[in-house]
Parts: sequence; C-alpha cells; structure tokens
Amino acid sequence: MELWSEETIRDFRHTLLTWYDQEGRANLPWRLNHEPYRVLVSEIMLQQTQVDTVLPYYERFMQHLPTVQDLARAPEEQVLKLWEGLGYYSRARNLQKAARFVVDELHGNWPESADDLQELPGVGPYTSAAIASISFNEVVPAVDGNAYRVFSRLLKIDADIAQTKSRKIFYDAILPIVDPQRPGDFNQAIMDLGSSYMTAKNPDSIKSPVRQFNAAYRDGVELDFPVKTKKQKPVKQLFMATISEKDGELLFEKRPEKGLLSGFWTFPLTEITSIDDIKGQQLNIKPIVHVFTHRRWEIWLVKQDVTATSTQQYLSSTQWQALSLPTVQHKLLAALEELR
DNA sequence: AACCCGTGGTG
DNA sequence: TCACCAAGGGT
Repeated sequence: MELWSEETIRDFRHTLLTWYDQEGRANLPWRLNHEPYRVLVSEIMLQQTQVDTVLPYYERFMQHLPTVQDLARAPEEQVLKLWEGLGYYSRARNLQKAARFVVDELHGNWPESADDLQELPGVGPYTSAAIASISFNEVVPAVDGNAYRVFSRLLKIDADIAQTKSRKIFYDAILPIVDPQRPGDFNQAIMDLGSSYMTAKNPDSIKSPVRQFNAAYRDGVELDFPVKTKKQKPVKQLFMATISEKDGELLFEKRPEKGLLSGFWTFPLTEITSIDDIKGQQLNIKPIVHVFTHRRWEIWLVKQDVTATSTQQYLSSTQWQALSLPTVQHKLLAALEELR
C-alpha cells in the first residue's frame, strides 16, 4: 500500500478538483443545489443503481414531492408508485420514514453530522458521509463502490472490499486525503472519476487526470484492484401463477410484510417442484423468467377457478394499474396479454 | 459475518 | 447463457 506525503496529497486534491470543475458532471439534477432533502433522495436512489437509471425517477419524484414536508405527508402508496420499477423497495419505505423523522421528531431541523445522519432509516455509513460532506461541508470520506475502486488502485490497497472490516481500512486511508475546504466536491469528484476513467472493466487510465497518482497503473496491475471475493449464484425456483378471472377482474395476492417484494401485489404464486406438478395445464409455452440478486424465478401461468383467501383480492384493471407493482408482475401481465 | 433485498446493462 | 456490475443498508 502506498503512502502519500503532504505535498502529494495537496497536489492530488488540486489536480482532482481542477478536473472536476472543468469536466465533472455538473448538470446532474441533484447537483443543482445542496439542499439536504434533494441530496438525500438522490443518494438513496443511487444505492446500487446506475445514474442513467435514476435520472428519470429523480426528476419525477422531486416534481411530485419537492420538499421533505411533502414526502412526510404523502401516502406510502404514492411514494411506492413513484419508486415503481426502481427495485430495493425498502429504500422507498425507509426514505419516507426518514422524512417523517426529520419533520415530526426534529421539527424540520436536519441532522448535520454524518454520525447524526446515520440515525435516519436507510442511511448508513456511506450515505450519511455523502450528505454530511455535500450539504454540510463535513470533512469525511464517502466510501462507496467508486471510492473502493479508485483508491484501491491509486494506493494499491489489497483489502477485500467484500469484507465488512475493509471499510475502516479505506476510510482511514482516505480521510487525510479529503479536501478540507471542499469535502463534498472531493467525494463527488471521486465518484465521477470512478464512473469515467477508472471504471471496473475498461479503465482509461492513460487519459485519467490522476494517472500520475495511480500506483496500480504504474505497476501494470490495475485490473487486480479492487480485490473482491465472488458472490454466489442465484437459487433457481419454479412457480405456478394462478390466473383467475371473475367479472373481468383478475385475482391478485398481497405478499407477506417481510421478505422479497414484501407488501406488493402479484398473481398468487405457488412454488412447484417441477413442471410435471402442473401436468400440461400451463398457458405459456416458455416460462416467464425473472432474476433477483439471490433468486432466479421461472413462472408458469395456470388458469384455474379458486376461492379468494384473506390475502387475495379480485382487482379491475383500473385498480391494479393504480398500484405500485414489481417488475416481475408487469412481466406476468404482459405475458397474459400476449395470450389474448 | 453472512445473507437478504430489485433491476437493467454489459461483454 | 451467465457472471458481473451499479453513488449500500438492514438484520
């Protein structure tokens, strides 16, 4: 691991921020100003989600719920509808809980330090540091995937970023480098660097504004960083989706309050051991496939008459279209439409 | 610490 | 097809 002198650190800050001022993505909507609410919404949406995916969601969200008070007062269904298709739906629920905490418990007075911001639901070590530095100028590193990648290469840090304990190693290494005058811009510049010249697969270090600080590139081992152990494959699961129609309405089922897609409405799903379990009753020729981080679903549509249970309900198209539905349910609805 | 939680894009 | 990636947090 490299150790930088005070002079190198000052040189790096100046080089990075000069580049950021000239070529950073200044036009991102959440960089319009530094209001903590706008920054919070963007940071939550950007968790494990790419900028291009977030952009239209962010614009629409801020249009409908422009202030933290608006979000606090909104019905949860509206928040989930604005989040529909973005995934990791606990983020949306926690975001609203955070807004209600700020409005109801703190009377609209935002926590200003990273430590205090972590009290907000859904706000962890990274997000709290991002908000504290961007909105309140706290000198603290925002250690996200970009920071891991950028600094693992610059400093040749070989700690496994999949390990929880590595976060402190990176935090401690980056803290003395953060620009004390512009901590928010410093953190965002690292992110811009990580998504442009210092990407995971095809880095363009030869043109990188900080190539002279890149020890891994210097030594020809750039792609060896960051060190990250592999994830496990998604578990395959087979389901039968019950298609039951009554008076032009379709039967939906509300999923349990905990677990995958908790609280969302889908067609009733029954796990089956093999396709033989439904012996040729399926309507579709190929299964609907949907892949989550840890699970891979293959779903067969089966038409059958049933009696609705307490968690099931017949919904008109007007009714279900008003709901926030997970993407897998939209796939099932599209497949059913194909069969008509 | 290890696992859970969505979705869309890429080579 | 599949592994991996993308501004992580909760339990």
